[in-house]
Amino acid sequence: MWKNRSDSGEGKGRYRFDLWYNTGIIKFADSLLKKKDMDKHYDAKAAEAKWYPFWEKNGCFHDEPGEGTPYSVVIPPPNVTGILHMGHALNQTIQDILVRWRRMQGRNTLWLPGTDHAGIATQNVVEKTLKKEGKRRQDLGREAFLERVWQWKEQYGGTIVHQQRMLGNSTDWARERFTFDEGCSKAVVKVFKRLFDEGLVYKGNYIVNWCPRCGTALANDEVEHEPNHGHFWYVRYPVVGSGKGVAGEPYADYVMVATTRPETLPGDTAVAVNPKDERYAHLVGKNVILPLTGREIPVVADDYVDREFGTGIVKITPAHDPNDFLVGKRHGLEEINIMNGDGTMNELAGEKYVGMDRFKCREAIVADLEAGGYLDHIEDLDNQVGHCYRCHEVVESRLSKQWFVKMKPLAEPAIAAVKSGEVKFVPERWSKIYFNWMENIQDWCISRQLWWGHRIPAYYLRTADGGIDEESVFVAESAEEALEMAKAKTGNAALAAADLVQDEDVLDTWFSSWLWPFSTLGWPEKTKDLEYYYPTADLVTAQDIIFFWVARMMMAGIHFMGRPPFRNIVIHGIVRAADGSKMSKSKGNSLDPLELIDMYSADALRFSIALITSLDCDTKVNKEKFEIGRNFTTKIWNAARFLEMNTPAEGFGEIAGELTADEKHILMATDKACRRMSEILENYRIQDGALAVYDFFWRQICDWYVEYAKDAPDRNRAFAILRDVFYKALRLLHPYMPFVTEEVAHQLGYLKDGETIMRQEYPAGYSEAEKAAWGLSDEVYDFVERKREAITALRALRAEYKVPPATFVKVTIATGDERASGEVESLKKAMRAETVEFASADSDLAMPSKLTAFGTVYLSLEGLVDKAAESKRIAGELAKLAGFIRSSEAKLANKAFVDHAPAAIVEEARRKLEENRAKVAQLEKLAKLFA
RNA sequence: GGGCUAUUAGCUCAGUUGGUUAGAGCGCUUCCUUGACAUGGAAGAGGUCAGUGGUUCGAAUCCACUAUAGCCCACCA
Repeated sequence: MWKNRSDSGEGKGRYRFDLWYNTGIIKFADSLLKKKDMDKHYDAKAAEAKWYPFWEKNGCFHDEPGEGTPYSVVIPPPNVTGILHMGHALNQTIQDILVRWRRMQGRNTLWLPGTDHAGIATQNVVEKTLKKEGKRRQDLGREAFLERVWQWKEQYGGTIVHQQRMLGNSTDWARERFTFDEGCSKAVVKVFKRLFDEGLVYKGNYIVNWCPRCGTALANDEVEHEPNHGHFWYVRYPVVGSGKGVAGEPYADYVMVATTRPETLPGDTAVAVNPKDERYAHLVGKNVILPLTGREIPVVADDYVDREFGTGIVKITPAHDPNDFLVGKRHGLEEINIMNGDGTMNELAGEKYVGMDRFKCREAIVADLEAGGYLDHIEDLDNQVGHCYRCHEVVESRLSKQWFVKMKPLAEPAIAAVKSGEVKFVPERWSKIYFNWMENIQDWCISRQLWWGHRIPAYYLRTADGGIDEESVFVAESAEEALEMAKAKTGNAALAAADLVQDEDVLDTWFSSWLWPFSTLGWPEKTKDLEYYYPTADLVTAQDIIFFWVARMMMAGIHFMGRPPFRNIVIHGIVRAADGSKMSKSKGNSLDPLELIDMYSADALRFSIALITSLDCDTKVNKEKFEIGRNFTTKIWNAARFLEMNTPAEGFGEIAGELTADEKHILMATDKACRRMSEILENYRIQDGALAVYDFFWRQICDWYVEYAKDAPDRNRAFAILRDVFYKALRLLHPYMPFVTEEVAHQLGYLKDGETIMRQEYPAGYSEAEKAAWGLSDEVYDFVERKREAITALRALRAEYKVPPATFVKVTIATGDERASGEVESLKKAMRAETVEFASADSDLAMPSKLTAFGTVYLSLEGLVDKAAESKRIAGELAKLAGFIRSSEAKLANKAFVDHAPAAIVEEARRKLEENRAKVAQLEKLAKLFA
């Protein structure tokens, strides 16, 4: 990094300095002055490597159940297969800021980490590695395969957990959980049994989304719809009794069916028209001939059919389309399943097509329809096709037996909890989306035809022929319990374990995640953790899992614990690439948080992401944005070095004596910053907090007070104050930038070895007693702010008149503020003035001037001015002011404004008007001078 | 089709119940390096707050419509 400077041709001065430095002369002098040099450059990697293990080993992230209101948060568990991405970085930075802040406030705090076993995702990963060995999971068998997955988990599953530490997360690793660990599994089984006993879990023949590649059912949310350029095949179905129907002939009487999925034709068991459709009313009740099969199927009338779309006639395939399935149910139609689980056609599809892949079969059937004269024409059609969210295979609708949870009874109290305000969404608007989904909730298909996951605790009796008796199902917490139940039910005491077969399927991953806020705390055991830390305070997550996860946790929490699992649901945006698209590895537009940490430091990543992220919308990021945090870290380090260099061995002692205005000002600024930060964080305004603390540290402390302190009348006191203020600032910053603040706090000796800033009090501002003792007030704060304005005005004058910084100038200030006279020395310094004199507020000195709230600042130039340019500038400024004065006068002349607006606003307007009138008067005089 | 959000400086975004002459960071222009920091400092240019209408003494802010962009849900046989 530092090498780059010489590349850019900059830094000549530094070279000179370094040469000097290296002669040893300075080094010698320095060694006399300094006792403990801070390194010139902040070594973020060293600090991270030092402090994270220190915190973790010393239990800094860990509290035991105790007194008072705890602050508990559970992390949204990332997939165990996952690697850290920017979404995690954002999500966890927000949580860590909140958690560190609350902890410093003295709250008993728990941030519980863990990972999700991620059924399909993990199984796919392991199956891929098997594939490289030329094996399938079936070759290993269930037991051996699961053994492989566990091995994989032990070996690679810790990746993300390690990566989270790089971010600086203050998660309580002693309480780390896994959705498939013993405790969570116990909770899953208990919940399944209880819901079954309550009649809320049932097994049903349903049309489900089926991924032929993964070989499992998918929940509705696991299907991603994507635009597809497809076709619409227009097919003639001859009407029975029309005397036609011989292949190769055009049919006089037929119905024209338009379909996007001709391969499902052998599964058709009806065609449907809209009951209000007069064009086809005469057909209802008649039969048509299903092409290629010769089978006769009825024409039914159903509201589902859209008269406007296609031909207004739909082929009904109950086993292969969710809508057709419902139509079939309404009309008592036969369900013909023509496909195997792997997407190939079965014997019901017809002899010719057996074993064909579904898309091959589509081609074959289209060809046969054409050959048979059934195909009328083909149109292009853009539609949406569902894809598996995991492997991206086109999803098939398939009829099968699956387990479901009845959601309506669970959803109602979860809706009520948000309606009543017991649980709040932040920002509030997300509650609308939550209601919208919850009020239209569908039953949840929870069975998955996988091996990696919680196996469904349902047991069936084995039949004599070795099959299973689906009717005799026993849901139990263990095989032993199921056996007892079976014995009791059948009256057959001779039943043995071998007579029972456990359901082959496993549960949806979310069936364990929805218990996360309490299963991780020990439920169903009545643990101290559960009693103390449940319900959690805040849940922080992105919008994309409100339905998958948040809504379901609400339902489970209320149902099983009797209380919602959290009080606030904080929803943040999604991190997007610079062009606004979603980050994805395949597009190559993603940023790797670990790379950013390596390049800029964890603190830089955290601070930058907090600064650029608003809860309200998505965030576009690019690498450059992280320079903000990196630069800020450097600034903090350098300011700390400055303070350290100026700290004598014996310290500064108490802040005593009459404080100067600038000293009061920084103390007030600190007080304001402390109060503001707490208010901001109470309202989850992470971004505002970052801005506020950045502004306080950089603008107030570094740009202003440090410059003052360099030449303060009482240096010792000025630095004593700086030292106090600096430590408060470090603590305000700590939740955002944990590493640099810890390192600096130790370097500056605020903390002894073995202590941590993590556990120091979050500054709340100065007490009234302190403020009174030091003479702090808003007035003195404002006074210095105005003084700064005056200095800025003078600097602007210097720039305008091209007075080099090295030139000492004569300044006169026309001001009515009596306190100004006490500031001569600091004004001289800041203005680089030879003399600073005061004149009465209304005096007219006719020199280049700027009017500020402090007074009019005059710069004596002794004739070195480009008159023409200045004259032009003044004319422009006068025009601008005239406009403002006109509108101001109109405003104040308006009785309605004076009557209705708050007094302070009116007063402010008057003041501004007067001020600008004075400015105009000054400018007019100046204009004459330059004319 | 149903719902939600956004549109403010060249770029990325703040702007908390309507109330100073609309702000920040980056970028740009000019100037400044011998002592905390050039990953810095000082000064500056740059905006009809998407458009139209309405409510109000007063609108970036509230309402309606329009345009554009994006997201979610459902459906597309």
